[in-house]
Amino acid sequence: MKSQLQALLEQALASLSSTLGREVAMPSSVQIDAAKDARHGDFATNLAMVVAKPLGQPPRAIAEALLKHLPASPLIAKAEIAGPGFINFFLNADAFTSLVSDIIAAGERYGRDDSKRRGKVVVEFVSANPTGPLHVGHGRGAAVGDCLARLYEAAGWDVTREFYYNDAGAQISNLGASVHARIKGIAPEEAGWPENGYRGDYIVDVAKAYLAGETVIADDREVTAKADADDVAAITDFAVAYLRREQDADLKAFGVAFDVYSLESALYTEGKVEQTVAALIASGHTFEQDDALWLRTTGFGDDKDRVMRKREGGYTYFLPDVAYHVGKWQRGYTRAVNEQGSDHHGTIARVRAGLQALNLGIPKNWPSYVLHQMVTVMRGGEEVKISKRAGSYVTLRDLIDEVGRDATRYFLTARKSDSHLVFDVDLARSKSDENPVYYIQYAHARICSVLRQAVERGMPFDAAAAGTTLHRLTEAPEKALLAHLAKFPEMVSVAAEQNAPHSVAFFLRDTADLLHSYYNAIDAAGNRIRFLVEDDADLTRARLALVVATRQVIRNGLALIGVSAPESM
RNA sequence: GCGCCCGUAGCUCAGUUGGAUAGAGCAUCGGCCUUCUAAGCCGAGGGUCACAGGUUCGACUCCUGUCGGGCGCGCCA
Repeated sequence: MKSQLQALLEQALASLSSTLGREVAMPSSVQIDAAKDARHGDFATNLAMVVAKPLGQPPRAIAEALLKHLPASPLIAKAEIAGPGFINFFLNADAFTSLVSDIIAAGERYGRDDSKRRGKVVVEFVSANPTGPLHVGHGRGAAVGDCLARLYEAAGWDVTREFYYNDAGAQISNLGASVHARIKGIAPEEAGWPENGYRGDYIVDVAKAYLAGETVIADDREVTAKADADDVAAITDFAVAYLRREQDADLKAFGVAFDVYSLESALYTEGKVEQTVAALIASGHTFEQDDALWLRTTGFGDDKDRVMRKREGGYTYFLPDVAYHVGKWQRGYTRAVNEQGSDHHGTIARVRAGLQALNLGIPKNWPSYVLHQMVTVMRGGEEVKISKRAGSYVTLRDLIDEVGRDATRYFLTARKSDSHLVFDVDLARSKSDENPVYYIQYAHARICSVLRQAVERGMPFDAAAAGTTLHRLTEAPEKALLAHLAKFPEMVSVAAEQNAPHSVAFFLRDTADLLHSYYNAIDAAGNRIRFLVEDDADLTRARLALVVATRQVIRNGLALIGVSAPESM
């Protein structure tokens, strides 16, 4: 509908501007929006105000002239000028009612563009090092990143979900040392416990499994324990696989899966780090100082220059980061999204600077970043800080076990990612109207219930027969619902474009709201609206078609955030 | 000290690249179940959009400054 209006307005503007003798193209800042207020019709545009200046006339005069040049269309019932120069469009009813058939016919494809014509995008998220169970912050990253991936898929992108981690650095040595200590029977606080060792109970589990000679199979590796209590390298190798497997299990329980696992160590073994160093030196942007090799990142927007090769000869993590992103670029991702905790925001400028220094034609703002703020878990009005298993933090598994996957995913995606999130466990667990997850799922279940009733009463829904009855949808709550369902495709594309998964949660909330209101509504004559009207088969068909379309939109929306759509509650 | 993010109703939060009278939910108060799930609906109260300037037809939105909170500022990742 919006695109049709836009085409009509473009014709009107072209016609008007040629009449006035001034060529004015359709500015990109023009808005054609669903009106917030019913008195403003169905759609409103600010076109006249935007082109008033270049056309040299007052907005309202331009608006009048535009309406005179507007081609006739079956879509538009009426157009009015209002306020400072808005043009309000009132659409013909069948413009909306035909949407019901469209949604039912499209099914799970409604709102989706599966063409992959937008190009290739890689969404990197979670990227936790295998040193312990995933915490709630990783959970937020998993929920937001996976939802972003689903949104990009729905918006017409070819999506790769990627997980990048380090299996060879100082943190991993520390992991190996911690498991080794536990194997030797040393507990934290005791003599011989490694400095900054990992103290959680899970280290004990790793130690036991290692001594038992277990074989662990993670998504991206398989290791059989050597059970040699003194082989620290074998212990470390096993511990990494064990914790990767544990993370995989948590992610699987959360409904998140990855296409690609990338290893920092592979960048070294495949020579990518050395190649990147050589290319940076060749670029002329490096210099030596204090026995170290530096990159002049300040030439590309960073606030200080960065060391690439340390005095002792090793590379800083910054270098594999750059090499890794060069690899992403070379794999053909015109768009790359990195979902990370906001505590890593300091790395953005230097990674981009490194990529710019290489002069590979990579855009300045590539890759793009979605940073999430911290999560505070509350229970009984108090902050929860530890879990038994991990010791020092609340795990994703704790949340899933306590409140379920659906509520966890919903609550972790329902906030704008750059604002601090308070996760209220009591609210997420409550099966009442306080809980938005249940509110939305209930709307879906309610529709299913109505359809079951329809079968019981001998008037089962028939999509084919419903098409010609849709003109019967004339009540106010029906129009409101229709107008809302029409916005779903645009919501999907905008949410993807703006990296804003929380929009989906809010859209679903509104959808459920309208459905529940419809369910309880009173018609223009003052009677309670029923979906199943015993003596009016056509009206019943029309209303069932509308709720079936609504159910489809709720399903499609819930699928975007990875939350189930139950048939009954 | 410098950089990034945040500050909107008692609480938790939206606000679509500057648009019409700033919106939801929860909480509070008042109504609605003999009939499709009351896990629901309807209504009411509740705001100097942190503060002060600026830009313009128009600012919660953009710019500058101030205050408050979070994070970062390592030859750690």
